Amino acid sequence: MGSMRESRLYELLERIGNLLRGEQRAAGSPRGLLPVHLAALHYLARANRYSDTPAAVAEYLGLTKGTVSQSLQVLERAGYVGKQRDPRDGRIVRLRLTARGRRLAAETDPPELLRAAMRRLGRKAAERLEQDLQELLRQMQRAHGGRSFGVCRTCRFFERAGGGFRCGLTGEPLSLSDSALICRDHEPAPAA
Amino acid sequence: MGSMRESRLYELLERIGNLLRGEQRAAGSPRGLLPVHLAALHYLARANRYSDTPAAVAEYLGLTKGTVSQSLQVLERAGYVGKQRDPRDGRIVRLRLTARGRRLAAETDPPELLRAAMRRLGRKAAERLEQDLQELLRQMQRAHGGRSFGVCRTCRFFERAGGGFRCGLTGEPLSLSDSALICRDHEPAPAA
DNA sequence: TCCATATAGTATTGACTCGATACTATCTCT
DNA sequence: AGAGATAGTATCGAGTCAATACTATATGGA
Repeated sequence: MGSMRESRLYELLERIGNLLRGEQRAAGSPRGLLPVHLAALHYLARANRYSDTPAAVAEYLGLTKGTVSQSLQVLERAGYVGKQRDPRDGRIVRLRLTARGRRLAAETDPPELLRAAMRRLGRKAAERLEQDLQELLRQMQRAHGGRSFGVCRTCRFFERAGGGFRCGLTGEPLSLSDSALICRDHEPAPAA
Repeated sequence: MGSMRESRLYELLERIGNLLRGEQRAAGSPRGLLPVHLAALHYLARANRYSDTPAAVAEYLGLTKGTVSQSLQVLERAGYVGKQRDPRDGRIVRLRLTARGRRLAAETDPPELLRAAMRRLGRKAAERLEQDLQELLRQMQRAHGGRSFGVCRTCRFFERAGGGFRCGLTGEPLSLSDSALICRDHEPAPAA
C-alpha cells in the first residue's frame, strides 16, 4: 500500500494550472496571443518602476531573455506595450502598457473561470486560501534561494520617511500605489 | 485607490506555476523533454484503466488530440511509454508507462522544489492547503461545466460490492489501488 | 584615461509545440 | 447494411524557445 499518494498538492496545482492556461489560451486566441503573452502582460500591469524591463519579465517567467525579447515584440507590434529607453542607463528598456494593454490586462486578470470560482467560494475561504498559498510561495522561494518578486510593502528595504515611503535600496521616495507593485529586487522582511 | 488588487489569488497561482514550470523545464531538459511531456507522464502515472488514452491526456491537458498525439510520440520514441491497441475496441490506444517512465515520473513528481516547500510547511498546513485547493478546483470545474477527473473513490458511480469495490458505470470490479487513480468519466458524488 | 568585464538587449537558427484541416479505421445505432 | 460518431494519425504553417553570437552601454580597476 505504499502507493498512497504522498502529494495531492502537486496534482491539484497542475490541474488548476491546466484549466487556467486553457482559459488564457481561449482569451488570447481571438487576438492572436498565446498564454505566455498574457502572462507577460499581467506581470507588467503589476510591476513597479524598477521591474518593468525585458530582463525582469524573463526572470519572472523563468525564460531566457532572448525568448522573452521575441514575445515582447509580439506585444509591441500588436500595440499592447510600448518601449522607451532609460535616460540614465542607455542599456535598459522600459516597458509600459498602452491603454489597449491595460484594458486587456483588466479583462483577463483574473480569468473569468477563477472569478466565478471565487464567487462560489466566498470571501472568507478565498482569503484563507490566499494566505496559505502566500506561505507556500514563500517557502518555495526560500528553498529556491532565488528572487522573491514581492511587493515593496513587504520588503526589508521598505522604509517610512516623513509622511511617505521610501526604498532603502535606491533611496527614492515611493508613492502609496508604488508600494503595492511587484519589485524584482524584493527581499522579504524578517518574520514579524 | 480603486487599484487595490482584487485578486492576489491569481497572481499567486501564476507565480507558483511559473516556478514549478521552470523546475520541470530543468528536469526534462537533460533528457530532451519539455514541461508538457512531463505533465503527460505524470498524468499517465495517475490515470486509471479507463483513462490511459491519448484522448484522455488531451482533455486533461486542455490541448487538441493532434497536438497530444505528437507529444506522446516523443515519449514513446524515448522509451517512456508504450502503446497497445485495445482488444475490445480497435480504435482505442492504451498507454502504459515503461519501467523507465515510472522511474522518471517518481523522480519528478512532485518536483524537488515543492517537496522542499512542503517539508518546511509542515503536515498540518499542507493538508489544509490541499483541502482548500481541492475545493477551489471543484468550484472551477462546476463553473467550467466540464469533466472533473476525480479519483474513483469520490465518484458517484463508485460502489461497494461484497468485500471489494465496483464501478457502477461499467459494472467492473475495482481493486483498492484502482480506486485511487484518476478517471476521466468521474462525476462527483452528491455532497456528503 | 583606458581597457577588461559585466550587464541589457537584439538577431538568427534549428528543434519542437500547437491548432487546423484532412484523413483512416473502428464502433454504434437504426 | 449504411450513416454518423469516435479514436487516432499525418501534414502544414505560425510561433515558442534555447543556444549562440552579436551590439551597445556601464562599471571598475590599473
